[in-house]
Amino acid sequence: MEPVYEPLKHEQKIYELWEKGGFFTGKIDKEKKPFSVILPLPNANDPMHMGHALFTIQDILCRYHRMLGDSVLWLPGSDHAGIETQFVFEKKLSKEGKSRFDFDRNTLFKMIWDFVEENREINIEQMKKLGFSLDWTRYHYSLEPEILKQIFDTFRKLHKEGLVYRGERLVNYCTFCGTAFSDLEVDHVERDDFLYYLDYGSLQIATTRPETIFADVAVAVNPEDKKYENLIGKKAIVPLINKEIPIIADSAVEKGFGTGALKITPAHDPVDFEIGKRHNLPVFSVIDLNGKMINVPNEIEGLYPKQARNKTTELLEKEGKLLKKEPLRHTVGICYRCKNLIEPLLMPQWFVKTKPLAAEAIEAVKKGKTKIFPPRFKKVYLDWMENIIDWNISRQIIWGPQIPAWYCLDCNQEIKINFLDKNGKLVSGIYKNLKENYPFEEIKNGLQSLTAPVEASYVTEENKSCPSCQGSRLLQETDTFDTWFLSGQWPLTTLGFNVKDPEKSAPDFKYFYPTSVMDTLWDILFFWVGRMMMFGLYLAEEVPFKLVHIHARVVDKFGQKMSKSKGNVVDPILMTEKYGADALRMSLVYGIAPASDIVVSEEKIKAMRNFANKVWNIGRFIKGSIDESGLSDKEKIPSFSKDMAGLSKEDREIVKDLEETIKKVTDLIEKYHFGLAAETIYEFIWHRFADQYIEYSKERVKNKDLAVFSVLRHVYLSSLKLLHPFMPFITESLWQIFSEDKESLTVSSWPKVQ
RNA sequence: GGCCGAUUAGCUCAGUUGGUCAGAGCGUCCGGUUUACAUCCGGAAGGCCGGGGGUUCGAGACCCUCAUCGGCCACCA
Repeated sequence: MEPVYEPLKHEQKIYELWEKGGFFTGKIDKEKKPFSVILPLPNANDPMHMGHALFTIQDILCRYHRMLGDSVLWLPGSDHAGIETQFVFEKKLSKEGKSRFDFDRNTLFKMIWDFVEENREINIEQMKKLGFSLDWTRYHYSLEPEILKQIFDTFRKLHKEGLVYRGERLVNYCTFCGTAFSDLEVDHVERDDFLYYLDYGSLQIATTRPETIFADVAVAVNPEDKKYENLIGKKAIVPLINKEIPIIADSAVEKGFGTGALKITPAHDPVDFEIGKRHNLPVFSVIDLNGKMINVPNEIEGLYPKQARNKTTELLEKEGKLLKKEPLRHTVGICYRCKNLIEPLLMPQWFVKTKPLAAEAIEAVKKGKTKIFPPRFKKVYLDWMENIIDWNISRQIIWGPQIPAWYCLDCNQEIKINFLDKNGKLVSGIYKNLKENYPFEEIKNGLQSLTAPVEASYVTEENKSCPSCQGSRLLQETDTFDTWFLSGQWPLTTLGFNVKDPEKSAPDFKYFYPTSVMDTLWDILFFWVGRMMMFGLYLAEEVPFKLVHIHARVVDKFGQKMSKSKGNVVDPILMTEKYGADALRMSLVYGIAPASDIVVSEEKIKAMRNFANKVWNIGRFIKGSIDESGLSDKEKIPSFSKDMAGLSKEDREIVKDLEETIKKVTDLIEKYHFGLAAETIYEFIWHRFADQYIEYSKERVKNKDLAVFSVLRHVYLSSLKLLHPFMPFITESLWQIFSEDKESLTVSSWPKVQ
């Protein structure tokens, strides 16, 4: 044994040993208790970061349960990660001076596919480096045909049961990403803007968005507002275009704010949209999907809203309609991905009715069928579920499964189409205007995107001909599913659930579902955990997991979340190469309170590396002593038992302390206090066993005292077992040297108190 | 506006149900090396556990309140 433990010399070999032994392959064994965990699927194009390294917690649980004798399955996979991946890919394209609009959707899809394939393998290798005991034989990728088939069936089931519908709504649209988002994907930031007071004839209004006055359809005041009592039902005049609009009363208007009169612009503001609906007001848009002004005075037409604002206020000022302008700090929605302003725009989208799904997800948690740890997150979960709104599942991106809906062009001639013609030139227009000049095949082959009117008819199965007109010119919806629509069904699809006929689900599903633990970061509690709960209960009538374990978030030394854009990412793989995977893993759990932030510091990783070395050297001492004594023949060193002859007071004490440690660590793991569990083992091995007992034992080792060798070996092997879930590589390396049972520490039994 | 965290040694943080809980790592200081480990061993300095009030025989730990920092949710034009 070398005097200093060198992780790089051992880790790869050890992982190969595990893989060769098939120890991580989940087995359906009716005699055993299943313990299953689904890995939160990393993005296929994402290099590993500290968040992935935190899968250590799941590995601890899996290894612990494997040693308890449960039938463990930890199922890995990776996600195509729709918008994330397309965003990264588009950045790459733009570096090459290209954009997505240079390609038809099929070509673009293939390009991204290849791009992702290059990175997918890397991810897998990295997780092996961290020692994760994942069942690679059950690895899944989110775009596998079988996974897609199931989610399409889910869509059809939802559709058939009236839980999915198309609706024309004000949606969160990012004109830079070119897609709508669900409300969860909108970030809110505080910004300094101005509140403009404008003359609307009979009254004055205050607005932060003067460029949208052209889309005004009313002015609303609070019904209780004495100031405006007499004006309700009268008219106001939109300046610049001198449009007459009604003055209405709505309690959503706050009396004290601005002038107390609110211009109603249903097409570009969510509150206004709701008010408009209540009063049956028309909806009129002045910003298009490219984020440019339309249906406005010539000077403003074609400008971006920001430019349009300046121009509009300039014109207003000239006409004396801009009364004053005061600074205002307010919150605005920005795209979580590109950080540009979100435009609420009116457009048809696909929605899932979430209320009925959420009702079951609420009840399941309330009844404790799924528990949430730490418990305080239960309230967060319930608050969200109880206030859930319909879920926009359509995205105007191409990287993802297309929604299985087909429109007949002959029945829906108003469909808007963007495509590349046979010369590669981008053509946009309404089908009825295009059909004279372009054959259907040309449109279909060069198709980039289509937008069907909200009332357009469609079918959800791919037919050769239209069921109503028998025509054969059908185009599939170009919107793709929100990534979470797919990953929300991950525990079902990866285990082989059959949506159409649950009875025909795979044996894996029947044995391993519901899974035992879902360990994840709180920031995807709604995105993912919530959706998995809804889908699991809706499709399989059973919760997807019995426990949601919310783990900590890794932050830098300033307490900031690590992200590529901030440039503060600490590379776990680099740390692994420098100090070993065990050291990194231990540093991520040691002394960490449940769900509190983890500050990663190289110092701490180094300290854990030192601990690994201590564990190694204890082994080196014991092995050296045994070899030197000439007792290496195991016949001569009796295996330990409490009533063996020659035990000293110190022997009995260390064994008693070992047993207390076993009890305590087991208890702490059961309660998910991994931080304390790690500390307890560390403390025992280093400061109790090494510093005290081993120092004491040296005298007796010299005298070749058989009992002391038994105790040393017994305490050491038990310690390796306790430490194994946390530091699997080094403990396995040592186990291979010391244990008579050479199979693997991975499948040895968790120590028990006699 | 609603909700949730955090505030403990110079730094970063533990302290699970109230009673050797005033701790760890790093840093600092003193001492130690003829072979398990200097990625080590022994020892030391350093905190009235954010302020105030309360419950209790007893409180970092429970309750109230205030302050500061951070986060989440929410339609303030």
